Amino acid sequence: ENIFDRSRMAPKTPIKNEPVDLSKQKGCTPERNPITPVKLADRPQPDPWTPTANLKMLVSAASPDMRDREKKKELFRPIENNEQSNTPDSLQYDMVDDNTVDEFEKQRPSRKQKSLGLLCQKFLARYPSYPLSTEKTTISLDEVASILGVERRRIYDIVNVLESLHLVSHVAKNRYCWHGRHNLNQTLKTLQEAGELQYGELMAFLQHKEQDWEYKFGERKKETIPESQDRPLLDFSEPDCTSASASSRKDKSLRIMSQKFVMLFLVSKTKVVTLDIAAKILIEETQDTADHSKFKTKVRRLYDIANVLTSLGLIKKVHVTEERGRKPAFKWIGPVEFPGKTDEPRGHSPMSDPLPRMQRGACAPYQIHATGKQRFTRHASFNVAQPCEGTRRKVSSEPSSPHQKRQDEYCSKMINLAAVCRQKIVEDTRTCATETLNSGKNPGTTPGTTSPLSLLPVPGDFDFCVNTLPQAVFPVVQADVPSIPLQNGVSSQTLHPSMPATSKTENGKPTLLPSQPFLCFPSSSLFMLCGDLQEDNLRETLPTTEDVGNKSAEAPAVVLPAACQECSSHKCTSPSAPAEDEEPAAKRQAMEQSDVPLSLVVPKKSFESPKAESTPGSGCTSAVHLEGFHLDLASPAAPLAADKDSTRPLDSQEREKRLQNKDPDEPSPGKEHMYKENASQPFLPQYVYVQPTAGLSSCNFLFSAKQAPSAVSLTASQLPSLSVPCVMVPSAALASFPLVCSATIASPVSPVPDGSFSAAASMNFSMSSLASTTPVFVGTTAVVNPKVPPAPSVDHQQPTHPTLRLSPVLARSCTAVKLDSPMCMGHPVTLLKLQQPSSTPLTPKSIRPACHEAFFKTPGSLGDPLAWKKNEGTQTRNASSVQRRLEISSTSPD
DNA sequence: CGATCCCGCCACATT
DNA sequence: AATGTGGCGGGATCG
Repeated sequence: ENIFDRSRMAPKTPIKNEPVDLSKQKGCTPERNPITPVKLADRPQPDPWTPTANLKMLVSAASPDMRDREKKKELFRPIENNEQSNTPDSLQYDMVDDNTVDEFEKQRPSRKQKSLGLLCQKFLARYPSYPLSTEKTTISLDEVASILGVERRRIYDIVNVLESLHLVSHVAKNRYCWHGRHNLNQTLKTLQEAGELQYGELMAFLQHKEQDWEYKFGERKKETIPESQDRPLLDFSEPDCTSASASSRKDKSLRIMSQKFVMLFLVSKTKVVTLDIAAKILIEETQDTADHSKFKTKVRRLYDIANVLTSLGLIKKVHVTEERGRKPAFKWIGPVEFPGKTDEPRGHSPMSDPLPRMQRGACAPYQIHATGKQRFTRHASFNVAQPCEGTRRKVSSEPSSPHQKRQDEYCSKMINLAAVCRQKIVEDTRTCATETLNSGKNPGTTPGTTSPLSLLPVPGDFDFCVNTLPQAVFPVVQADVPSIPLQNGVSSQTLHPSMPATSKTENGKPTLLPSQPFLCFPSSSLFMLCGDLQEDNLRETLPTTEDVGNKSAEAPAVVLPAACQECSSHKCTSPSAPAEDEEPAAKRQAMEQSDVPLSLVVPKKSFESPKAESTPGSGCTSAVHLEGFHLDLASPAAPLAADKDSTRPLDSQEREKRLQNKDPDEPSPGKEHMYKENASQPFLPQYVYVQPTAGLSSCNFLFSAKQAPSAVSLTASQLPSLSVPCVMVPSAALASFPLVCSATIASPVSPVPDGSFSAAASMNFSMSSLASTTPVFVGTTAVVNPKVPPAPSVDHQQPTHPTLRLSPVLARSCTAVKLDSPMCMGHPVTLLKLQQPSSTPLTPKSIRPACHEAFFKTPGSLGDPLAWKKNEGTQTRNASSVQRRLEISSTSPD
């Protein structure tokens, strides 16, 4: 049509037209003149004539597209339009033609007029930036679309971005709730924190990996733009999904991308992010994929996002001149410092809050408290990893020099990787099972990714994760996977964030990455009681012993980010106040421990809590599941373990087998490993770590020495071999752990160590921190505990689901994801992630560390019988993390 | 010619 | 099945 018109026009003259003409002529725009549309008839008016046009007309009558357009023009570009049109057009003589033409033009405003940015401005103009809290404005997509004269699709683009920043929230079909910018700072802050965490980890990770990576984008590297690139990656996972189910679908990549994009800015020192860098980071796929096409697509999306952000006044377009030339980039012009949490009153506990809040997106303006629904829905929030300061490194803050640039590039790469990984992880989380499998194939694919789940922050994990998960989780895949780190990593990551970067995966060894401080633990079973220690120990040990066992969960918890031991200590330990104190001690211990190579390898068998194991189907892993998480993950864990182990694949395999078999009996050797520190006493953190072997997986735990005694004894019994000072705790113990913090522990776990645990727990963590979030868990955990102990045997039967367990504490931090992977086993698997609240200052961190995942294959593993199963099962899947938690807690009691 | 990015097909999700 | 959502990328337009 257009052409058509044009052609006409052209001949006639290029007149562009005046408004007047337009109006007149345009039939379209009836408003002005009603003139009839003669012209229309005559003219080829596009709109009118076309069927669509007619519709439009009609529509426009109500809410006219045409009008809108015109309005837009006028509104937005009144000036321009006028100028343009007038000037040039005016020249023309041909009135008529002009008219026609004009109309066209009007009708067809230039692209700019139709730009998303403009549209967004219009959109924003309709709502107050800071609406009264009292008034809740709801936005009807249809209505807005018609008013603005655009297709609804466009509105989605805008709203999705706004939603990512919590300016609006999706409340119902076609309805969004306008929150305005009240929460913006909070959101940004959260994103910043999340970004840092991620970034940090990533960085570490990436660095590590860099080599591996080839940059696909090689050229792009340059992106290096100033620092911006670096950072972040974030994961974000936002959640928001309003609907509980929300998470479903791919996750909206646009939302996630938007958050990530924002994170990049917030993380970046320069506040300038080039498009390519951002695109790279956002490309899930990793570099590998890097298809050009993908990259292109991402860039397109970024433009969409950038347009909206620009309209919000958060960024502006700039060009970065690099060596090579100028690259398009965006500069953050929004707020940079976020003083405390914003102001908002919210009282949530710091720990989890941030994310949640965001996610919640309640209608209420700031507050995000969500409405019930949303809360649930939200999945993971951002996971942030913790920020490790250490990690950050120089990355570059300033780009200018070439060196820097290089660094930047480097960073960017890393970032990308990290990002990729994360995404993968996320995805994994969701999809995990399947994905995993896939992952083998496609490393990066993550479509939308998103996992609602939390991520693990842990930096290093990737590798681990990768390996581990895949393997562990999905046996099938595993085989393939192992080799591929990234891919694996992705998946695995999802599971455990924590993993250290260590490369071990591939090797199978747990190696430590030089760069990374963290250790990876394969098995989920491990737990760290003490923050610090763990790391060191872990590293060393882990690899060895655990490999398997620890798995992600633990790792994360324990490990934390590679980069930061400190962090870890903070984080890890942090949870427990004591930890700090302990740290030193812990470290020592760790050292000591390290010596111990895994000391324990005990077969879990018996040890595993019978209960759990016993339960067949559930597999569950232990209590944990029950708890809250239910993480179906177990599998992941397992996989992880396995993978991780790359080193010990065997173990994993064994596990699996066992799982299947469930034999609790089997002592799988090795499965349990305890790390202990010698220290038993002091505070230290000794951990005992148990790895679950096959079914047992759930059982493993680490305990601190202190408490250990009792615990130990218990464990010991189970584990014969242990000589280690450490105590092993059954899953239950774990439960207690977390719980420990809270009181819960005590009771529940009774069997073993409760007391001990509790003691320990108390020692280690002060949990209070945990608390906020934790609380729930705790409860749960407690519940769990009981179960745990018992279930020693697993069933064969339900082999399927592996479950992870988290310590309660962890749980809180962690998110569990469940994977269903049909592929995998058919069992749903759940993964846990650890979140680290990085930001949260608090203790929580420590907690996080703690998390461990347990996975068990269903079969026998743990089984906790009942509860777990329940939880695990579907619920887990469905439920959002929050829900899960809730559920868990509820369930746990059982 | 590269940077932008509109447009809308189409898949997936939800109802 | 209808409808809501939103990924995605062709290809047009801008500069």
